[in-house]
Amino acid sequence: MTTITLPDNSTKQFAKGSTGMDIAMSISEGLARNSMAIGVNGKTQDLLKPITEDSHIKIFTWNDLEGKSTMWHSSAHLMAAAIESLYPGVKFGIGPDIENGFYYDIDFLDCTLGTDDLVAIEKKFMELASQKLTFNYRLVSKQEAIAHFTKKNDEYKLELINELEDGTISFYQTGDFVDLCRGPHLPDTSFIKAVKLTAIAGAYWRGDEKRKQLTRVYGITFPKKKELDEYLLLLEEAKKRDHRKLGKELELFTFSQKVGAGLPLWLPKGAALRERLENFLKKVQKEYGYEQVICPHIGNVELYKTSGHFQKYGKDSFQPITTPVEGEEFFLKPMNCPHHCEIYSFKPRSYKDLPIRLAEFGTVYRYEQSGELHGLTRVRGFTQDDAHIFCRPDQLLDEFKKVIDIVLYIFKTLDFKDFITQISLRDPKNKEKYIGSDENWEKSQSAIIQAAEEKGLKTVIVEGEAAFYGPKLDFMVKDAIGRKWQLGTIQVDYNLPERFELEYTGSDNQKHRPIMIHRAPFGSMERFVAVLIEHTAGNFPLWLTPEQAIILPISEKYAEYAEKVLNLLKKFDIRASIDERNEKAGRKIRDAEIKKIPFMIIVGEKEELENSISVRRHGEGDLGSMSIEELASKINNEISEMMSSNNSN
RNA sequence: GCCGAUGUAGCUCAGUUGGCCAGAGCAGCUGAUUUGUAAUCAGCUGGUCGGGGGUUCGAAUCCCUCCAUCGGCUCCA
Repeated sequence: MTTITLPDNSTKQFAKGSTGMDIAMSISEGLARNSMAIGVNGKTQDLLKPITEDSHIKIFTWNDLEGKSTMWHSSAHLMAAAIESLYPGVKFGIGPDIENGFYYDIDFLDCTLGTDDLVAIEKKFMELASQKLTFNYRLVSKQEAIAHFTKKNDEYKLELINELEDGTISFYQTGDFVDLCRGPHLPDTSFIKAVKLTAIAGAYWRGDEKRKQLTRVYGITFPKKKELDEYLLLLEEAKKRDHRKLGKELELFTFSQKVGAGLPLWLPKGAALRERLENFLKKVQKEYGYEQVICPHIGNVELYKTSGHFQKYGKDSFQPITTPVEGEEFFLKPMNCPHHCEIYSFKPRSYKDLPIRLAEFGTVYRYEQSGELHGLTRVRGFTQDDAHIFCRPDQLLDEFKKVIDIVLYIFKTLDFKDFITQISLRDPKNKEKYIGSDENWEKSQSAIIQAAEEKGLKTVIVEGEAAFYGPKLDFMVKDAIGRKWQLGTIQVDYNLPERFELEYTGSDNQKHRPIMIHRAPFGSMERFVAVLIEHTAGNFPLWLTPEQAIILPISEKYAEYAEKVLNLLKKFDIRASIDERNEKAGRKIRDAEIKKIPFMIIVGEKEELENSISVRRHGEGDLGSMSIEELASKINNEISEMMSSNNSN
């Protein structure tokens, strides 16, 4: 017998070799019907695998992440089976489950797969699913595995097998389809009741641009047809928050083919909103001892040779501008740090001067690959809310933590609750991709880890994501459809000070080298505004929104009173306008609601007589009658509440 | 840059297997109406059908090419 401990810590006895399915069955038949996998001592495995020793278990259904991933991983196999039967001879790469569904990378040889072909694959997929096929597990020797895929002429699987240890290699068979896989899988395919193949994309084998590009087919499956419909509806809803759509509708920004791809044009309302964000940050930075500087948009090629950026990115940048007579070369400024280094070194610095914090809303230009451009989140010309802190080694940790405070304060003020903090280190297996000594890398990496720890951040550490000159602490936020974007970033850099030979005189009267912190709490104005639009669905916080109130006169007879209301609101620093159109109130309200204007002020005969206003709030409805002063203090109180959300941690 | 898809008026979309001067709604303009919490009525304007080239008696529709956009891959100082 084996003792099985359930999640509630109750225990049950089972015959040795009982399966997860047996356990589920003993709890209830309904549970057994919905069980997809089982966690045994923390490891997810097949429900049908015998359990031979005393274990803690948890049964996974569709409601668990593990259940979903088992379902989706199994779906990847089933899709491969469907594709193999429709396209005999194709070769398979990898086919994992992902956050929302699964994909399989497939070499279709000479055949190209188009969107229309997906329907036929879906049909075949459901046909196979309804056959209640099982996923048969089999441990195979390395030799047998190699023989199988050699016969199939599948070099991708062979490459994977070569990296595996003999004795750990297993096959799963679903119908006629045999795949190299470590599982786990569903008991059978009848769990899958709905499928949608969502996209076709090219994906390089093993993520390597130099290797062959396979065809990646994305899909998602559900245990109920209704859930698929709900998922598709949710995607539709998310599209309504797309910053590209809202940016145009709310007249914040636009793009022009004539100006060029990836070069945003900020419209008056967008520019004003951005300016409010910049002023907000400037004010915070002033409190933290930053000083603003301003640099030109181009820099001599020598500047970037000194910084090392030329060697790293020169070929993949906008190519240099040359002077007609002297033939000097200038690059469009792709980053602000080299300029700021030169500002640092314009005069001798003392240890007493440090830290020096130089800030600039610096517009930079980077040649991003055409396929990478994406609304305001990935552009070729953008403005970083950049600053560089030059400090002594004994100040590093404290300075770094202060920057974390700024980022957290900004995220809090703008109600970004759901963010990820990532520590990006260099790839220890690929050190030649980075500049600088091992010693300096060790020092800066541990400084970041320590600062994040002391600030109590829950970080994920990712190797290989560092900048080429130093490690980073990044703040990532998701967009409407769940893509992660890096916003705030803080980086420790020992390299640039060395390359620019930056110095300060210590108390010992000796020359010392400062450490540099690069930081941008928003990341870039463009990306930040993009993510802000998607988070708020265009319903910006009151202090940021382009128009805080709109006055809607019932008819032209009340135009004069509307004007009076407007002037009074302006005295209270409230951004408002009058809808002077010859339209009915209902129409004006509708249009104001669509424009997402927070307050609608209706004025007619009654209001003029009483010297009052009728107020309606966007998305809420009628708030009734009040005085102009009441509304003004309501708005201004709400704003100061938002801004004062404690800046002292 | 690579794979797949899309591109018709300011916006959202029709446009049968190539066939009369390319359509609708909204927006805009003009007029009527003077209006009370999500669309008043009528008339009018507006498109070298993404650009260029080709096939054809004839192209928004078929082919080539370039550009832009969308979903991914790679990249992201």
